[in-house]
Amino acid sequence: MQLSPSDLATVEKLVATRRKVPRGEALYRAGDDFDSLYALRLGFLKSTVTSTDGREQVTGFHMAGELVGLDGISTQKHHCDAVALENTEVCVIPYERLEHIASEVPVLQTHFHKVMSREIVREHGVMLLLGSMHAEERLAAFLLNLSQRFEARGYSRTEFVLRMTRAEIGSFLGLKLETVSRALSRFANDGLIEVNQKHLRIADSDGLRAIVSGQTLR
Amino acid sequence: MQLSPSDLATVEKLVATRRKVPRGEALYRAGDDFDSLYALRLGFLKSTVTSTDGREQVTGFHMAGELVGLDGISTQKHHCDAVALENTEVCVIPYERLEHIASEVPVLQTHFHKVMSREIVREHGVMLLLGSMHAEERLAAFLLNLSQRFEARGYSRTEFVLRMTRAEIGSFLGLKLETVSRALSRFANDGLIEVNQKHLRIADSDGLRAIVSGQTLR
DNA sequence: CGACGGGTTGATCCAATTCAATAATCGTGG
DNA sequence: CCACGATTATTGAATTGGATCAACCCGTCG
Repeated sequence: MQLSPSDLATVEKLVATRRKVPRGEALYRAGDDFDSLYALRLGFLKSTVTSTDGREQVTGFHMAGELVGLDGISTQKHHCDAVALENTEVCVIPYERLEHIASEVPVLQTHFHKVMSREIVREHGVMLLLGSMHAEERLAAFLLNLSQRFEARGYSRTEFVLRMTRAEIGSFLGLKLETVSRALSRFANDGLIEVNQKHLRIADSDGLRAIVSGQTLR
Repeated sequence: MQLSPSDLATVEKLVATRRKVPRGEALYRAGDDFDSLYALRLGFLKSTVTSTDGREQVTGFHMAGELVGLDGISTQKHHCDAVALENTEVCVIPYERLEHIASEVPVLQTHFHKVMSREIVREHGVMLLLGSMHAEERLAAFLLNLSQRFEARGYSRTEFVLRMTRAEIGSFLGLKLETVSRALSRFANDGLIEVNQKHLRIADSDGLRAIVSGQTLR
């Protein structure tokens, strides 16, 4: 999606302010009034939904360049929590202003719609993962997804730091933390990865891909 | 996903054509070029994604009044299949025209954004269900969700027909069809529902709600 | 230092799957 | 219209993947 210089100038007007979110604190919480989207400048966030009876589910991890807060548009209230996994900085994009400018700059409108649609597609992928994959398949898919996103941002696709705990990975993948830990150990044993606490190196991404597609005789 | 009657009237102006989809046939398939959204006039659809290795996951069931096809916006290709579970009729909404009109009619633009956001929120709910609920909790939540949607359309919230098979329910809920069948039988035994093949009557919706929130000593 | 959060690993358990048999229902063509 | 093969659904028995319970390690921070 290309923006012309003049379009870019318009877009600049969107960003009102920046905001820092220290590790462990929330950018917003479920129930908060919605009035802005947030573009992640740097850092790492998780989104979580919590059911009435207190079960928490991580619905996504977000890194620099991604847009969060889309859940708030539907009812003008946020439906999930967005919590910083490390010190994080976001651009605040007032939503009313975005809608207004989008209606005048077609390319921006189109782009915005694509971003929302992409989020829907991403979630379909997560549903596929949660609904039909085994523990190790889920974890392998997760690692490959992280890898690909780091690469897209210019970082190493083979070596990176897991900003989230095993419990948070487990919540996202519908697994218990022990299962995540065991699967990581098994991958390491099989020479697919090297893990050292939060530091991770992918040694054999094809091997991980084979696991994702269930080509593993266990 | 819900359009009010007056919204529908506005949307009518957008509609180029109608299209009938016989039971079992696809409105679109993954990989098809995207150029339109579809408002369901009558009938019932399922959306499914299929992984490279052939696993299929039902990502949603759609009924009259709902909008489908949003997944196609991101890349201009559909990435899931939409298949009719019964003879179905849709309004075809050419997407370019929608974008154009939306930029001129703020209320429509806002509404469209809310519809997309609601889909994201809905999917968060499904992730919570898939990631952290047990079989019977999932099924109870599913039945209550259907019930509520039928009610919103003026049908009975206690008595309706399941248009999908047990296998399709299972796929959506991340369960096997036998598990779905067993859970239904158990609910029936416990006096929560009456089932007769595809016909279903909810006898105790509070009981189902209690199950959803895990207040069941099994 | 001691406590505490995060991680690993082992032993056991159980919910859901798998395998299997049977029944009910549907739809299609003679 | 009815018969018959093909789906779809139910139910039982055996199996198993991941959860649970528990012990222990490591690093960090007050």
